[in-house]
Amino acid sequence: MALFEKLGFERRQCSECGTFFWTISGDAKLCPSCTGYSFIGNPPTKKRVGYTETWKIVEDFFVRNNHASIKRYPVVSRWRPDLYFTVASIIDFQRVEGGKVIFDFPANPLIVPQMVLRFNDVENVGVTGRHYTSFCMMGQQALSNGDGYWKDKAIELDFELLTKEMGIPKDEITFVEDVWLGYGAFGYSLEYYVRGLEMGNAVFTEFEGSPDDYRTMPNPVVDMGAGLERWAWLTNGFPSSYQSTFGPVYEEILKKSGVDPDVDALSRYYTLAGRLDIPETQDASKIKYEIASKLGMPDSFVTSQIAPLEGMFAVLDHTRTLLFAITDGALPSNVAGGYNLRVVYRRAKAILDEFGWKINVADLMRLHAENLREMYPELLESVESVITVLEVEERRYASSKSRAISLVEQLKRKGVPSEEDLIKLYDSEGITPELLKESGLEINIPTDFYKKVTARHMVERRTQENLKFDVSDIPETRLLYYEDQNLFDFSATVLRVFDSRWVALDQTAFFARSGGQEPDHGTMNGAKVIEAVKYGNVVLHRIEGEAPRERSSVTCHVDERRRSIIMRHHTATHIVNGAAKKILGPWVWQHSAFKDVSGARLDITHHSPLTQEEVTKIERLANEVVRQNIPVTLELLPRSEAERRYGFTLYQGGIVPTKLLRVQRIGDFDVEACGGTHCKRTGDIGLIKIVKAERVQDGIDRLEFVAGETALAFVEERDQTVNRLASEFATQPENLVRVVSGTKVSLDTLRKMYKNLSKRFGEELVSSLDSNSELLDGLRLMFMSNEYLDEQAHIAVGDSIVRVRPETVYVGVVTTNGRCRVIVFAGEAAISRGIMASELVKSVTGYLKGSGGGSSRLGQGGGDAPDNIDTLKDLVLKQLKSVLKAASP
RNA sequence: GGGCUGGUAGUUCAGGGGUAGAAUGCUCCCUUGGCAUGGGAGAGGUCGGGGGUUCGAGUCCCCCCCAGUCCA
Repeated sequence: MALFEKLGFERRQCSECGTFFWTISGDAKLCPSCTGYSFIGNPPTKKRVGYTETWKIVEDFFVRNNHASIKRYPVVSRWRPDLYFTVASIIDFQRVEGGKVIFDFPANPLIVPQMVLRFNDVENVGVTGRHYTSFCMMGQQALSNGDGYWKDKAIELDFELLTKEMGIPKDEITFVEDVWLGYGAFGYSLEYYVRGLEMGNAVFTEFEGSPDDYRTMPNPVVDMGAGLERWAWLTNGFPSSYQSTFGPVYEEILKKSGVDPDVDALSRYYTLAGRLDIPETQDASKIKYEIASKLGMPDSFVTSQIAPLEGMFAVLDHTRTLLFAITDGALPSNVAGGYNLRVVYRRAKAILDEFGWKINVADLMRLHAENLREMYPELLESVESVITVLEVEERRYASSKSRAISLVEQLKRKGVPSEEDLIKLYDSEGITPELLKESGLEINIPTDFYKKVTARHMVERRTQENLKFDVSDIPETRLLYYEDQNLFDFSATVLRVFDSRWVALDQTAFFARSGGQEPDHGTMNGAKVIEAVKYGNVVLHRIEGEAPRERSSVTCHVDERRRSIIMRHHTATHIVNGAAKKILGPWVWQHSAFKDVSGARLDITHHSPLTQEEVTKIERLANEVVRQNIPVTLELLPRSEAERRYGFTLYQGGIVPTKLLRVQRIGDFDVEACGGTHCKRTGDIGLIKIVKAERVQDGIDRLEFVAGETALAFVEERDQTVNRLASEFATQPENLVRVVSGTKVSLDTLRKMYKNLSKRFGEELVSSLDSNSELLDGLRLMFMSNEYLDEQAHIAVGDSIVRVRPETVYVGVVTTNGRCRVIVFAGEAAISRGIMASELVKSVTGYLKGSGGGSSRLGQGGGDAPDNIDTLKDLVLKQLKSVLKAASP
């Protein structure tokens, strides 16, 4: 490093951890991470610079030095299929192409104030003074080619920025050597520290692959990332970085909570707390007390000063994270990255509740947006939508909390839960052992409780299905459908045939499956083409029948009708997506989509299940757009240009792995990057009919719809169904609803009447018992088998008879479709004479090749229908007699 | 994306192959000058939907729907 030589930096090895570092400070023996903080209450700079101001200084400096200042990218990294959130500034400029990461810089060199989300350190937020779930990574990026620069220049710039612009003395800066490994690329790095605080990390990515097997990259990349929060912290020397980061928002929360911090004591505490790192240090609370006693503070200092401040800082951090994430289109949910947001929201709410602070999350959101208006003006526009989303989340939180409380109350009655119970309770109900303990249950929380829970979820990840054929030596297929959408007949040369049914051509007009659009069908030399898929840039056609020979020429025909139907569904998908966003809110994004001949479906991100009215409104707006007959235009734009012009809402359909984007525009209504085929004007669609709306998972609603002729066919079929139904009910379609609901009501009424009548019938029967039954040694047998009583009726009748006349044995038989059911009631007196209803049923149904059971009072069973009902009655009589005989002395 | 838990009266829940229950709320009657209360009677259920096993399914099995929850 030329700079080091020029300024007389020396390379030393840390006497504690062995790390190599560079310094011009004469006596330094320890590397900065082994020395601890020494700037709190005593910053190394003369000037004190606020959060936004610090960024202005950094930005001005780099712009003066020929860097382009780029607007931040969304924190939801839609352009990266392997990440939910943007975790570093360099992610902005990485694109995945053909399974490997490539760099795509909108300018060179550049600087970007990139908000970055990281949830692996949630536990440390508020505790260490420097951890965040979201922070601003100031990214200095350059390609080492003509416009950009490499190591020496990068470090020179950073050094100049720190010393001249920020006013940090030269001997306060220490560089630490390291190696940085990332997504398929790596290189050396220099981290720079000031008084124990890591200010930034400059990574020099120059090798592709892994350290065992690598190549030197043609254009190495300088990737310097520096935490804005730390820079502002350093110059102010506050106890923690949160004071400078949140500024007025912090002041406000302080005022409302009534907490009055002792700045001097806090400064001394946080100087040591910087080394707290919860995943690494097992019992954090113990260490906090140790720090306090080292400082000569009582334990109460931790509970009365530290705990509320830690909580406050976490609330500030978590709410700001939610503001950025939801602004950029993420929603709290129980899946994927959304779950991180739910956790963070609930943590913040729990902290506010714990300390009983009357602080409104919505107010905090507005304060954050106001505080950041200069750097991120977009937050002020989105903040009210964010609040709407969080109101829904708040209701969810409240109901699941009260659910948990009532479950805990039930548990208390059941005694002490086992460890297995504890894990299950947390896993399936979200009830933490801490909550159980608080509510007074005597339980032992296993030390590795959360590890055991996680272990339960260790499942092998399904490996992605490997592509079956190797197409690496086949040249890219020329896509004729992009050159002329109306080309349906073409000739081509066969380049390769796999498995004698997958054909690669030099060019094709068959649309290959991509972006959720199903492929074209047609013919190739007369043989059917039933599939077209992309293997990277090579299209393979699946042939049914005889495959052509390699190197031969083929004539192909594309099924024009199929194409045009799918095309309508595709354009309709863009319209429905645009309509949903306008009707529901800006948080609506396409989650995924599918367009086939039979219909299309669109999954959108939304906080609640769709109501019927919402669906109707979306459908109406969509059809209005159809009627307006807006031209659908295609623009081919370089990626950076497209992103600059239309923003990231372009990426509705997910990542588009090309340098040149195909941007499909429906006037001002909808703009999306899309590789599909589209109608010329919206009017070509004719009609859009939403067929179904369902909630597919938390945060995702699915709309299924049909367009054009498919929509017409759907409406016709519906109409026919309604007509058939109407004639079934002997009415007109317009009266159908009234007639059916009337029928339903009378059915319910009849059911009740029948039940009541059966009961009354039983009571009435008692008066005519003598003529309907047979006496048998003091007992009375009532044998009922007729077409008017069903099983339920026999139960009601039998029950009331036996109640009034306890000497009665009631036998009811129902016969339907060659099967029969037998119901037997035995009265009190009959039971005491030894009659068992269940036994009686068993003997009768045994005769009928069936079986039965029940209690002494009620027996039920069944079997085949009897040929002769009197035989059955005789059987019952015989059985009764034998029981009575056996019971008599 | 995956795992787990739950869906029974308006509400909160019990019941885990044999007549669908409790508490609360609701209606009516009694107690009172009125209210609180107390006593009594009653209404209220396609046991989330569909298939299967069984003589018989709220209960067991499979599929689906809905909700919750945890993990990556």
